[in-house]
Parts: sequence; structure tokens; C-alpha cells
Amino acid sequence: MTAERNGRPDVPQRILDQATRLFARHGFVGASLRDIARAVGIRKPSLLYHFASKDELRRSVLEQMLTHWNEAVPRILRAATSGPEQFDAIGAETLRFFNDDPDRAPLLLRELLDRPEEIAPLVALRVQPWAKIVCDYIRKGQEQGRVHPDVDPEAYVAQVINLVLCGFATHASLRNVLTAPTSDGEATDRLLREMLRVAKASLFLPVPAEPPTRRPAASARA
Amino acid sequence: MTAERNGRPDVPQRILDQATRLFARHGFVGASLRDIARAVGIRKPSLLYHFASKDELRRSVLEQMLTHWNEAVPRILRAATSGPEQFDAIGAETLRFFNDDPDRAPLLLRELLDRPEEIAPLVALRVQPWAKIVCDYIRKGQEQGRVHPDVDPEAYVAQVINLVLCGFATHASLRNVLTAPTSDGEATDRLLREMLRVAKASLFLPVPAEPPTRRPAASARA
DNA sequence: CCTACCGATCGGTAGG
DNA sequence: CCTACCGATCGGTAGG
Repeated sequence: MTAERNGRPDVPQRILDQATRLFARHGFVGASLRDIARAVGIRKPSLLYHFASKDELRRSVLEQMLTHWNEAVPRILRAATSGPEQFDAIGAETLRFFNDDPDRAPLLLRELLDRPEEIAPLVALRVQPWAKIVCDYIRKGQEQGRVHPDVDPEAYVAQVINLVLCGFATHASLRNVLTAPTSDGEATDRLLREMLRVAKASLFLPVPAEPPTRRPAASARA
Repeated sequence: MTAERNGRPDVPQRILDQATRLFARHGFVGASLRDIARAVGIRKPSLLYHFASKDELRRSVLEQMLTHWNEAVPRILRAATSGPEQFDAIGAETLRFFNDDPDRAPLLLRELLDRPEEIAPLVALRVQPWAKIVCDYIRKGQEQGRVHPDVDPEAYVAQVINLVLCGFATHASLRNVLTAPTSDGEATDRLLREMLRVAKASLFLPVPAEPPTRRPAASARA
């Protein structure tokens, strides 16, 4: 346990939290050690006592986020066990990860832009198990005729990652690109709902009409 | 004309080009005026003779990109006139815009992350006409039963922008997240193809089997 | 965890 | 378009 007796997290954790926030908002070079220290309520040299350099702080921030991701993966894979709403369950758990801390998507996206050669393999490693499950699920669905036969599983997964990452990282900016009349919360809802719908509709075949009490389809539509 | 007699662009244009490149690669704070000046082959004070401040240089870079976008829009809208492959034509022209200069997507994405409140309305203004056409096209398609009735046109457009922007900005990093066996060019192709497929498959209904010889289409909808 | 301080680099200016 | 220079801020260190 790294939390102190009173409710407040200990200093290293508070540094990590504020660094996450400021790196996500202003980027690695745009957020100075002074800014981060001030947000924590200490001086810069004190910060450097806990993290030997700015770059070590960056790596620690990233590592903490990937640890959180690793904790979320079992939940996601459990959601992917069986049942007709597997996809919704995986989607809900994945969205939850980015919703739990709104800094995660922009932080990851910035790292991908700033240091692709360093981050890509790191992400690949952690996303691999998740992606493999989803790809297998897709291929099985294709054999069973539930999934579009022309889906390229790996490329589909990559594009959905793009969609989710960018969707969360810029939804604060892009929701106003839509017509203004909607409230902020409503605009976010519309964007999230459409994000999931796009991911689903591009994956599944339009269900060959075999729900419980339906006749052999053909004319059913609307 | 701003180009000199010999093939080389004039100095301000060369500054804009290098600034675009370095802002896209390292971000606004991460690319110094010294770096940009050196890439052009002049000294920093000379650069500041052409652009009064770093921020003015940033605005000029952005303005040039939006100007290029404005030049692409008529081509895109012309492609959207009529014919069954409207969507492919719009897609091809839009992809061409980002392909013509690989710095455009990351530059725009970085600006959206760094200065959402400044960039969002600016993008909204320039994307509005394009988005309106696409939204009208979607709604017409919905009335005609060619497009999924549960597509939220504005949200769909926003998500496709996300997909394209992030897809181009990070495709260099994420294509290796896929299985490695493919060559770089092939991986890019797979990602681009899947990007278009996702955008299309989530939009159109699975063509109600009434190809060339079209009749009034009364039976297609219950 | 602090004060005091370091060289390097930042954006920008003076002056020609 | 240049050389020479400015104050401010950067990441990081000494020393307690």
C-alpha cells in the first residue's frame, strides 16, 4: 500500500497523478517540472528526489497507465467469454478504461505522436493479448457467418483502436464541430453511441433473421 | 506567384514548409525557431524578419493547410455529385488530401490536442460545408433506404473525421502493432482499405439485392 | 523535503 | 539577411 493513513495519497503518487494530468494537457515538453511540482505543492528539487529525471517521470507515468490497462484486461476478457452481447460487453469495458481517467487517451496519443518508435512496441506488447482474443472472435464469427467475410481482423482492430483513442482524446474539441444546439453531455453521448455503432455495424452481418420468434426472414426489414 | 525564377520556392514558403514538417513531428513547443531556421538554411533572426513571432508562424502554417483544404473541397464536392460510387469518390479525394502531405494529419491532431478552444471553431468553419453535404447525402440515403436508419449523420461525420485523422497521424506507429510478417507498404494498404471499409459498412445497408434493372423499389421496405 | 545555484536553450530585439 | 546580445525559463545539482 502506498497511501498514507489519512485519505491523501503519498507524495510519489500525487506527483504521478499531476504529471499524468499535465503531460496529457500540454504534452511532455509543454509541461515543466516546475508546473508539476507546483500542482503537487512541493518544489522542483523535491520532485527530482522522487524521480531522478523528467524522462524517468514520463516512463513512470506511462508504466502506471499500462499497469491500469493490464488490470482492466481480465475484466474485458471475462466480458468476452460468451453470450450474444459479447461485443457490447467488450466495448463497455474498454470505454470504461478511458472514461475512468480522461487523461489516458490524450496521453497515449501524444506519446504515439512524439515517440512512435518507443511507444508502438510497448503498446503492441500490452494490446497483443486483447487484440488476439478479438481477432479470434472475429474469425470465428466469420466462419459462423455472423461477421462480414471481408473484415481484415488485425486491421479492423487497429482501426477501432484509432477510433476509440482519437474519439476520447478529441471528443472535447470535436463535439462542437457538430451543430451547436445540443448540450455538452448530449453531444458526448451521441458521439460515443455512434462510435460503438460504427464499430459494430462494420463488423457484423445484418443478422440473417433468426431471433426467437421470427420467420425465415426474406421480407423482414424496418 | 511566390516562387522564384529558379525551381526553388522563396524563403517564406521554405520557412512554412520546414515549420510544417517540424511542428508535425515534434509539436509546437518541441520545435524551436533555431531548428526551423537551420532546416531552411538561415539564422533565427532572419526567420523572425519574415514571421514576427513563433505564434504568427504557427498561425501561418495552419492557415496554409486550411487553404489547401479549401482547394481540395471543390474536387471532393464534385466527386459527390451523383453516381453509385459517390462515397468511394469522396473517400478517395479526402484520403488524397492527407496523402499529399503526410504532415497534415499529425499537425492538425496536435493542434486539436494543444489548443482545442482555438482550433475547434476554426476547423468547424472549414469542415462545415463538407460535413453538410455529407450529412444531406446520408439523410437522403436514409429516406431511400440505402443508408442505415440508425446512423446519426453529424456524429457519424465526426467519427469518420476521427478515424481518418488518427489513422493517418499514427499509421506509421500502429501498423506494426499488427502482426509483423507484412511489409510496410502492405500493412499501410491493409489499414487504409479497412478504414474505408469500416466507414462504408457502417453507413450503407447491405444492398437489398436489386442491382442493374431498377424498379420503383416499393418492395424493398416493409 | 528545502534554498541557492548551474549551464543550456528558449523566443525575441538592437542595429546594421 | 547577418552578428551580438537580452531576460526568462528550462532540466538538473550541491549541500544541507
